[in-house]
Amino acid sequence: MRKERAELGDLKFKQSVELTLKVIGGKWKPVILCHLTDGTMRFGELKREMPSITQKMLTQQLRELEQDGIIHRQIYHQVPPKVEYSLTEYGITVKELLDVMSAWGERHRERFPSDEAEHAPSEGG
Amino acid sequence: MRKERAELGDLKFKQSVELTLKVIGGKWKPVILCHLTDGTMRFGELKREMPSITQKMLTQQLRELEQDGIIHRQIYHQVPPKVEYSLTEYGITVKELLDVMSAWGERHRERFPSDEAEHAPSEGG
DNA sequence: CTGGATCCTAGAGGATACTG
DNA sequence: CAGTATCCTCTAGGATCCAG
Repeated sequence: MRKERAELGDLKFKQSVELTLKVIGGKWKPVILCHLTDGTMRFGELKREMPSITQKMLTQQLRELEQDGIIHRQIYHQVPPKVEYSLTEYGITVKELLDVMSAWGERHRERFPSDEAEHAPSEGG
Repeated sequence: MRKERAELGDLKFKQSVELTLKVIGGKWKPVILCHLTDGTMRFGELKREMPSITQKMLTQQLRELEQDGIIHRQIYHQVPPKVEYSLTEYGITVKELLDVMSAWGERHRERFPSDEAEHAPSEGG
């Protein structure tokens, strides 16, 4: 009983993969999510951890993640402003995803150590 | 013994995630890989399954996947030309990744059925 | 401190023509 | 059939300034 090129099932499969990449993919979202898996963080904190991101991008990506229900935005109406970001209960489910991705990436690095060279010179925390 | 914001471990973690996205991310690679998990496919076959991709992109993406050791390119020197693509033994490890991504994407679609609307009108096999 | 608005660049991705 | 080459578009991402 091998699967016989189920067209429909396959279509849904790949569409789901694409959807996932659309939601948590891109240049910054995965990094942001990695940081938020550690717990709640303020805007400035995130910015500090990612020196090479611009405020615009950070804000933009956070908004999108918020709209997708991945993260929660807690605003403190005070001066100076204070905004905290954290994973929602639903957002926590991405941890599993990040774990698998990270694990695969590490294995890949073992095979192609050169690949990390062109990638390493980014932010270092 | 909770993890205490291990900077270095965290750095490697997020870099691995980024690396993964660099290797199998993008607009087309995941889709291509989804198809190849079904087995060997010819260039034209892939093209047919992905009507909205251009030859250029398909060729380009396949080359990159080949260079990353994910897929194998079998050339038959004949007329007309015949080239077959398949996952390498190493490439098969992405199945696990795709599975997790697909599963997450499906769950996400349940939460945000609207998200599929802006994504559905692509190729339909 | 957080982040909106504006303008700009680079590169991913696309259309088309041509070739062994 | 599979692929290269060229030129073009579009948008993700960036720099900078301004504001509550």
